[in-house]
Amino acid sequence: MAFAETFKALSDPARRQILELLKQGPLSAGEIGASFDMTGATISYHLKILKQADLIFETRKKNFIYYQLNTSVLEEIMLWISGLKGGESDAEGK
Amino acid sequence: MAFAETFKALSDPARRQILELLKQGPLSAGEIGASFDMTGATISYHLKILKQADLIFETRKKNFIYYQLNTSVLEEIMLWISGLKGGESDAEGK
DNA sequence: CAGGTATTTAGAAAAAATTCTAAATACCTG
DNA sequence: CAGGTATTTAGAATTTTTTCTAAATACCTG
Repeated sequence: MAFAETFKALSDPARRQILELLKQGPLSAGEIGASFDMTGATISYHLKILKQADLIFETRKKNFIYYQLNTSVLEEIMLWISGLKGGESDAEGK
Repeated sequence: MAFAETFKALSDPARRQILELLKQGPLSAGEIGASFDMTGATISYHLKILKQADLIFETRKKNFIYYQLNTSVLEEIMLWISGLKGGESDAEGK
């Protein structure tokens, strides 16, 4: 279930910030790293988690790997949350 | 920002399942525990996390503590995710 | 091909999260 | 109040996550 992976991926502040950066458009790993006080290896680790969760995908151009948002998975998350809200079947207390 | 706490809280499968149970209506800690292969102490731990994240709230009745969903925080999460999808100049419309 | 830049992988250390048992607290009922 | 049930807290063990350094890989350009 990639669902669990997605929530896990979203649970880290750095990863959420990465997603926010990518909102503006594709960025290379190096460009992403420039916004953080972390080593490139750590950035790479976070990108891997996001990739596995299908929240981002990569495209290679010249000597760079550009990352960008994959919004389709966000749809699923929204649906789950929405279901939680909507599922009010009252039935009254016991 | 309770935001980070909310995502963390949602990142655990057991906690998400608890939320799904509560979708049907309020349940006591014991009733929730009955659905899991965990000790009551562990259930209590998860409930505490959910409570801190404002995803649930409790009401006491007789010798029981009933937990129920607090959907208002879900709204915020949805908004954040929605913002990610929509981009900066949200032209949502829905 | 050689050298250079970009990124990832490996392995280990540190930090955080999850779970348990045992004990404590809270509250109800008779 | 005493005894009982429901739940939480404390503390420790285990597992998972995050981070780093060092080394490896990948790919480009001249």
